[in-house]
Amino acid sequence: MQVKRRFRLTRSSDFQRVRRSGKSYAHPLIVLFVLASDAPGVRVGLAAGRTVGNAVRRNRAKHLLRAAMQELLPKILPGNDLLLIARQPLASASLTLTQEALFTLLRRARLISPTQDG
RNA sequence: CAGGCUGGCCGGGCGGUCGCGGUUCUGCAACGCAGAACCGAGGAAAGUCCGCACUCCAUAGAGCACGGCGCCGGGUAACGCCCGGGACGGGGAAACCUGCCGGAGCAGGGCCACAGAAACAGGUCGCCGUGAGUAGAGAAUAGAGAUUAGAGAGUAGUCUUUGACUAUUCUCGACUCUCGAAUCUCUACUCUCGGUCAGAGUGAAAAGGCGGUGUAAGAGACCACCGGCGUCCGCAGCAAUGCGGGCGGCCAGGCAACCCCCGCCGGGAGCAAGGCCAAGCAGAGACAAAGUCGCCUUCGGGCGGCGGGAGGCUGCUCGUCUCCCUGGAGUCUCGGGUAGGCCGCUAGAGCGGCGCGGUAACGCGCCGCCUAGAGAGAUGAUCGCCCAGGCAGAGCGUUGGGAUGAAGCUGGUGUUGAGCCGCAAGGCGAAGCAUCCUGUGUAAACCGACUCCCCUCUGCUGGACAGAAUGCGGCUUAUAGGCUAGCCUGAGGA
RNA sequence: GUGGCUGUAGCUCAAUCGGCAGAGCACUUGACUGUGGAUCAAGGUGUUGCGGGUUCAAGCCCCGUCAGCCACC
Repeated sequence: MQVKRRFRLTRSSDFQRVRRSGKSYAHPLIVLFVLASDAPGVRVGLAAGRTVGNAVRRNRAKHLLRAAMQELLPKILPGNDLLLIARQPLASASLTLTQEALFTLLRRARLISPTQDG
């Protein structure tokens, strides 16, 4: 895991809450849900459905998302719950492509400042 | 060297950087963080098709039902798995691969479309026999008729006049001919009763084949040979079975991956099993019965036997267990609450060596090793170098030609054909190519072919299928590429 | 982890006890019409998901496999 456990969403109810009440932002590779929370930090949940592929492809999609979040996590505004859903082409994408996609999504969600781009 | 078959094995490596899960240790104002060390997916982890372990249900019991399996022997904890062997098929030139195998000879039911007389033994045609009828033919007879030889009688005539002859009439009439009943024989047809399956162009399949004897016609009815079946004996083998011999009777179609019968195996559920802790909620409805006896008693009651009732043991019966028999308890149904933590949870039918036994699967002994345990679910990302391999090319090399004259050059021939002409068919035709031919030419002569294999080098490329979730043994499926052992076929060389 | 269903023509579905794989829509051609539609006539629909086996014969029976779907704890 590129993201420590304390920064993760683990409860099924949390997933449903973010998925149901949060705002969504879509990209061909990723779908992002955001919901403000009372927690001090940023919590991230990852999901890869059966449409992504077999177990290896699903794991790869999650690995890519975690690795991409690794650099961007400190720059995200705290007090938000994030849910990242992998789409089918993500399993065959590269890390740089995933990072670009995730960055544009976070910028559109105004969770990150464009000037903070490193 | 090429193609193929079978078995076994591997299925990238090293380093840097950023990260993840676990264990241990250390530190900390210390129950959660930080740091360090170590460990951290597979041959299929997959599909979930079998078999076990383990846990709960009763300590896992009996019978039926239901399901599975089915040549023989062995292996194993067990198996539908594996090894070895056998019978009968299928594929291949071979190495070899592959299917199937209890019972349809007496336990029984069912099915076998179409075609065919018939799909299993009955009926049909046909063949044959008995009897009856009809028709025809034949034989012989009774009988009838005709006629002749002949016999008798009458009449007339003549004469040779007790008679003869001629004519004629009547009666009888052998033989012959014709007709011919009953009877017998034969033939044909019809019917009755019976024998029979040799034959009946079908069909996937029709009561063993062939030859003979035999018979009214036929038939394993009988005989010889062959085939198959059963059984006995001998030999080989643990056995399935094989080989050889004797005997028996030819009653025996196929399908049990149709029901079924026989034998063997299987109790049910599954780690979300199951145990503990914490938290939380709301109850409602339905329901059976029968007591009695004994012992003890602190006189409230308790224990036990018999009897009754409810329920569990995943379909039924037995058996067994729990509870109850008037308590506000039990059982059942519906509803409500909780999806948190710990254990189970990884030392095992374990892995690696060596030795021994066994054809093998496998077993035994000794030594060594510790090897993932997550829980929205950890082993990844990226960079560099290397490596197996693939593709392309070159060198060396291999091979062929060469004082019977290489290369080069000139010409020929062949080939190819830019382009041009023509409506088209077609024609002309530059440059090029050629291990060809002619001439020229000459020696440290040189030239051509091939990169399949081996050696060296360069460039490009390059790693599949796929992720543990209680564990294990199998099966099946996916899988780039490679290593290795043995074998088969073909070609070449020595 | 467990249990079950489905796969047949381009699409939606049939096929009795194993015996010549069929219906509707769609498609093609022709007729009718000035043209099209409608109508009428004719026509082809096919590896029964795949691979084996049993049987004289398999969509159906048996085994294996692949894909899709559903349900339960």
